[in-house]
Amino acid sequence: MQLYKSQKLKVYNSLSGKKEILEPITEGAIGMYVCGPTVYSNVHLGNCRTFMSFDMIFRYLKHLGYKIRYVRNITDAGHLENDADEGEDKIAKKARLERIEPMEVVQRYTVDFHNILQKFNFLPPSIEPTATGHIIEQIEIIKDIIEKGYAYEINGSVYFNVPKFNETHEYGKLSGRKLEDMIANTRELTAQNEKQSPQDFALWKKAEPQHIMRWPSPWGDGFPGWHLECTAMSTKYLGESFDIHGGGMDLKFPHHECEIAQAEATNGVSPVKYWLHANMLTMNGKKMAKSTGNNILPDEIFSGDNTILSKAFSPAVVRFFMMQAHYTSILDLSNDALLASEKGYLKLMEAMNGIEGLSTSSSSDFDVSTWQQKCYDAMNDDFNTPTLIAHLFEAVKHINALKEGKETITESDKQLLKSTLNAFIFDVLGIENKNESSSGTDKLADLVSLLIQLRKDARDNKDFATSDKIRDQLAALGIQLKDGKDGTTFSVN
RNA sequence: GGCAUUGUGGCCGAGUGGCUAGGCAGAGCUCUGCAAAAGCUUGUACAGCGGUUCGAAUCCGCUCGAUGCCUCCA
Repeated sequence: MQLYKSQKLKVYNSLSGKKEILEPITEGAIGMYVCGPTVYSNVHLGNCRTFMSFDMIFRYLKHLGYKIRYVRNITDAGHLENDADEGEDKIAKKARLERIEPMEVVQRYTVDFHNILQKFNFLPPSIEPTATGHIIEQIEIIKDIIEKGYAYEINGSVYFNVPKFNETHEYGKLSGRKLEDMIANTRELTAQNEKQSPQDFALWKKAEPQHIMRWPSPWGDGFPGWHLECTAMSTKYLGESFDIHGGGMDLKFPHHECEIAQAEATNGVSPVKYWLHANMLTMNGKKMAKSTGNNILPDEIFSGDNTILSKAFSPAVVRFFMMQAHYTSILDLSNDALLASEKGYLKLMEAMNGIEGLSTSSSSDFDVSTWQQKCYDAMNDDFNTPTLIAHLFEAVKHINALKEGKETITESDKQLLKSTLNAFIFDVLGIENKNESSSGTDKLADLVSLLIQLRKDARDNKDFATSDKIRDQLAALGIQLKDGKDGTTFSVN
């Protein structure tokens, strides 16, 4: 199904500062690159939000029928602690501190990253390349940039010449900065710097003898600069010009700015048509930072093993919570907010579980196809998941009214309602229904049905002591009985 | 200090020149043996101060606050 032909999708392009209709370079196909994690410690929750936003975007583009290649890299080298000459590679530093091989650090935290993403029900990207797997490509690009006069070698390191580039190109166009202002506001660097200009950035860093991560190059042993890997990998897998580049807001400058500079210096063309930036996650109104303790790991939320939240929350609930905010807005995580999302999530899932059992009629009180288009309109407006979710709750109201027999629906509308909800909740938002299809659920259902029957017998005999005991003890186990017009149902919390 | 984003009812969070966001919490009602669940009803929110306009939460200016970047950071 090529839904994209009938659904006009608009995206907010950070480069233009406007919402633009998404028109892929090649019709029906999209190339998307997202800056992945530096695997030097456990992936943190804010990181997850960014990747989740792009997972949702990936899912929606797929849903619209685009043929999409989604590349999300793993940074396993080149990410420096700081920009001074003695700046140390993050991976190498961690390896040194823990006295293990750099690749052990990479392996450990790559596994952690994948593990967490899987819990959050992420779709794997089409390609997940690593920086260390593309050293040759990076060296080739550096050679090319030097040849074109936009980089210089000094003491075995190579730097990008920003002022030179700025003479013929516009450095800072993505982040709204001007080179002159940046020069005027440059802080004093403490160490002597071999860079010609403070704005210049490293393409290749010389490895001192004690450095453990090193590769041979025309400039001697060293390692690549961080900004370069994304240019190398995006160019290799998506071409010199591709459709969407995503990442966190904080990467806009300097990382993405440098990517543009590198690509334009080599290829002469702007590498990306649409720049998409996901906003930050705060906790209790403050930025999440390990240094202040205002930080929580995904697994600590899932297990409840933390001092910040009153209970454990499932990955599905956290995902639902994040989807209730627009990806370009700052989102604040708090105990109250998660509790509210959990209730909303359960309400939504309860409605989903009830659709199949709805009886149908010859007419519908609910205009399902109009509602369906409203859902698409929300998503087409720069992936407005909060508005989409508001529409989903509108459907929940109708489902509940249908359950009570207060409204009617035709069989075809019911099927449309069901398929649309399935598509948006499970396929697009990627929210899992944890009450469904886990092994043992059927037996549990049979068992609870038995207890419901016993309770009904007791109630019919006005033996309320027994009936209440069954109900209350089940409630204590997290199984809630719900008396409706057509008998009793239950839900598991 | 500079650049950028942002400030919505008790909480979270959409929207954007006139028309109900939504979820959670609260109150009342219906249903019920009692509950729960569900349904219905209910909130005159848009940081402050000015300005533009027939009309602004929505546009403009200023003030105050928050967040991000400016050094690695999703």
